[in-house]
Amino acid sequence: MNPHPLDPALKSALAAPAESVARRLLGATLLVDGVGGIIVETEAYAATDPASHSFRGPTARNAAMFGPVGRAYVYRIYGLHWCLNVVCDDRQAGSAVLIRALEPTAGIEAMKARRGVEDVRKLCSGPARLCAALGVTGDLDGARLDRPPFSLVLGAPAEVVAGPRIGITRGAETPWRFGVAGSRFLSRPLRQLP
DNA sequence: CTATAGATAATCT
DNA sequence: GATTATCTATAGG
Repeated sequence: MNPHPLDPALKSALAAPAESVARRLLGATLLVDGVGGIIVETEAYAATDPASHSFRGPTARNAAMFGPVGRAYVYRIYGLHWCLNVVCDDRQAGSAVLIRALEPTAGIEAMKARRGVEDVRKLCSGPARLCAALGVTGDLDGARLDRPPFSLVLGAPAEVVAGPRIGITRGAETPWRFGVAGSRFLSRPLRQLP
């Protein structure tokens, strides 16, 4: 047996398809060394999805996506920013959820200092911004999200809104971006679907 | 509010 | 050699 299994509630929440995990992570609290906030925006990526890094199979970069549920997949984008994903769905290897925005609640002064920004709305409103604010780097690729320095606690999701993902070319129509309705901390507005 | 340029480097073809 | 799950600053309506 694994000497340090995931909490059963967290395990069952994450051992599901990326789309449903992306919804369930909204409202959860994510901290790194006590600094962070409430997840308000996510995107789902699955191995069957042309937009996913895992679409063409395992590589050195995306190895964490094919590892155990509940780990971090951290990668560098455009040569200068970091992005953080939650690995999920142990029935379909290569699934993960990109954390796109947080509502800052803890360590706000530390985040302002790291980001060089005063506006709380802009501290964590974007995947690379949130990594900069929390101090997430490639060193944390593959790390467990339920143990230090990370902390991940599920929360009650408010009303959820879906829309197309941002910044991708393939699979652009798939509405796998999710946000907390009415949140002022989204990276971009997300309209309610009729 | 939208549009665009530039930064900058690993990854993959 | 092309691409990239971004951000910031700047210019224009």
